[in-house]
Amino acid sequence: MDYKKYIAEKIKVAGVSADEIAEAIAIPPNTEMGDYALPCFKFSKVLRQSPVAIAQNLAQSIGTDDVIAEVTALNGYLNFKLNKTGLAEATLDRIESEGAKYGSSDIGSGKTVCIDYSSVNIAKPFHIGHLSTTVIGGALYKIYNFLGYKVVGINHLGDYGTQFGKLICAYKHWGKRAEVEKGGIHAVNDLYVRFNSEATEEMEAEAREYFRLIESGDKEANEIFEWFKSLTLAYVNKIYERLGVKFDSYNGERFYSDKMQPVIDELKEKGLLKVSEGASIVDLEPYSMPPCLILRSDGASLYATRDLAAAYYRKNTYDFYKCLYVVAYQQNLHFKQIFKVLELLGKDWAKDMVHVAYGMVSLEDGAMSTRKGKVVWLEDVINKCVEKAYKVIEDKNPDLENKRDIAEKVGVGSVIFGALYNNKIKDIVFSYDKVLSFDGETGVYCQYTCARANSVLQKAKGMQFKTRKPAELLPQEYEVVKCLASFPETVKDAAEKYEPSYIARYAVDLSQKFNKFYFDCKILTAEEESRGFRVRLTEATLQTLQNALSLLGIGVPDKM
RNA sequence: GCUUCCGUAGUUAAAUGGAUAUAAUAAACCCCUCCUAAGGGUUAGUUAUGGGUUCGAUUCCCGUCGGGAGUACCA
Repeated sequence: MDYKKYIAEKIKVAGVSADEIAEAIAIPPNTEMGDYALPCFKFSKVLRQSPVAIAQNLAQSIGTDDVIAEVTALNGYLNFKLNKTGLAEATLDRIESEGAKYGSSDIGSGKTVCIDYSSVNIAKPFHIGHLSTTVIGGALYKIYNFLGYKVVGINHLGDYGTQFGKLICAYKHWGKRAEVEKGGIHAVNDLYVRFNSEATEEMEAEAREYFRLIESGDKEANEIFEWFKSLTLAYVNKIYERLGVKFDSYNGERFYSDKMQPVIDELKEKGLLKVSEGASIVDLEPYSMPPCLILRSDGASLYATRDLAAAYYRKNTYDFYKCLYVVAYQQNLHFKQIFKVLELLGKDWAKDMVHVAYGMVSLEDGAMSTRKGKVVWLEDVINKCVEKAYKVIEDKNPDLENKRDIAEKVGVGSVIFGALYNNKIKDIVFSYDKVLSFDGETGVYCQYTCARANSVLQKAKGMQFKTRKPAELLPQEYEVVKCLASFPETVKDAAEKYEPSYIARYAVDLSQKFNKFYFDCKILTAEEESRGFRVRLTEATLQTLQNALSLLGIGVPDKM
């Protein structure tokens, strides 16, 4: 039920529509004031009355009913209190009947959303800089899916460019098949790092030739390349599995290397392509942007060219409602240019392209650099977190079964949660102290709350309750109820703003409210009248928390 | 230079233009005969700065200062 709309329908202000009123309805800073509030300042000009008087008049004219228990005027605000037990019953009923689907919706049915995320570079291991795109994209995938959209997850592989010529060159000079097979992706990366520090002029030339050979379909060069590619995918797929993310397409840059001509032709046809300093560009001066480079002076394509081809392909193949690019804000200009070029080409779907930008990750002593070998590998971070979780379990709960599985859930969950808790645009300075912290606003805190709720429910099994209906609600109980009721709205907001952090914040918020309730109100040892309801409230909290965390790719252990 | 993002307790962060700016963390102290102490409680602000719009600005606009990113043949 949409309470804002319900309230708006009851309020009559001359010359203001119910929709506008619903839009203006806000949530007061604390529950004692009310559950919803209408600020009346806006109406004072139209009605020629003071906001205080308007609120007072409206308060008297609006009657209470089953839903609205009380209407009061305060300082120019019209405050509404809902019928608490009514809200509690409706919310719990809904969670009980919808279960794992609570919070989902069908608003997206019939619409497809493409999400371009993670986008690994072939032959490079995953470092913590890749964590954000992977988990933000993975969460958006689940969130849109939950809202009924068909989602296409695209791993736009970085599998094109002269660095692959360099890699093959380095392998031919220094590499040994057995060593690479043993050392896997890290051995390949070592070759790349070595090339960047030791390559001679001749080797650079050789590398360019190898890249050309890959392009022209040379058998040996392609075999080595495909081998490196399969090593990379095998490596990252293990990480993807642990993080709970998946993809429907691995079409990367190479896939588009033969699909660019139509875009180039169309740019020419529409008179958008200009030759400048020997290169073919689209002039974006009128939009105060540097030109978008389409072809180099030697005729070769560029990043932008392939991205335009990819956009065409995705529109034709998936007919998307939206196409998201989960890529760091460093590429703001690139995407602004691409989207503008599509607009200039007359594609009305250019407006459906969204760059979901996020902040950079750096180390305490500065930026990371793969070429210099100054990196923190994601796999190491995950492993250390899982190890720490295991030690904590050994310490606190040594008799637990499946300690390894639980440590995996806790450790991995902690890494994901840490990456998703803040607004995505914020820069992050990586520190092990922070990721390994399991106190406060963390994924562990939410998981612990679930385990606690679960423990209560285990003990409640088989108990008989006089009633499961809510009676007069205590403030702590009501806070939990309100929070539970707001989950579906939170999921929609997260999708609309492309902000998984809204879900993470929600999970902490609900956990805090539940813990307060848990601490202040006894559940199993309460009086008979409230025991049944409190158990239901605990069930509903556990269910909702699980739903929220699973949207982030975080598993919930029964015990920990 | 130009474009763009950011600046909130010691630290890290929250807040569709609304009421008394919300948390966590660090430090100190209190709470396990009662559902897991990975928990709960007590102790912190001139929202960088100067203007503007507004009944009302952390939020929107302009300037200043400080920081990040990008800025033609890499991706």
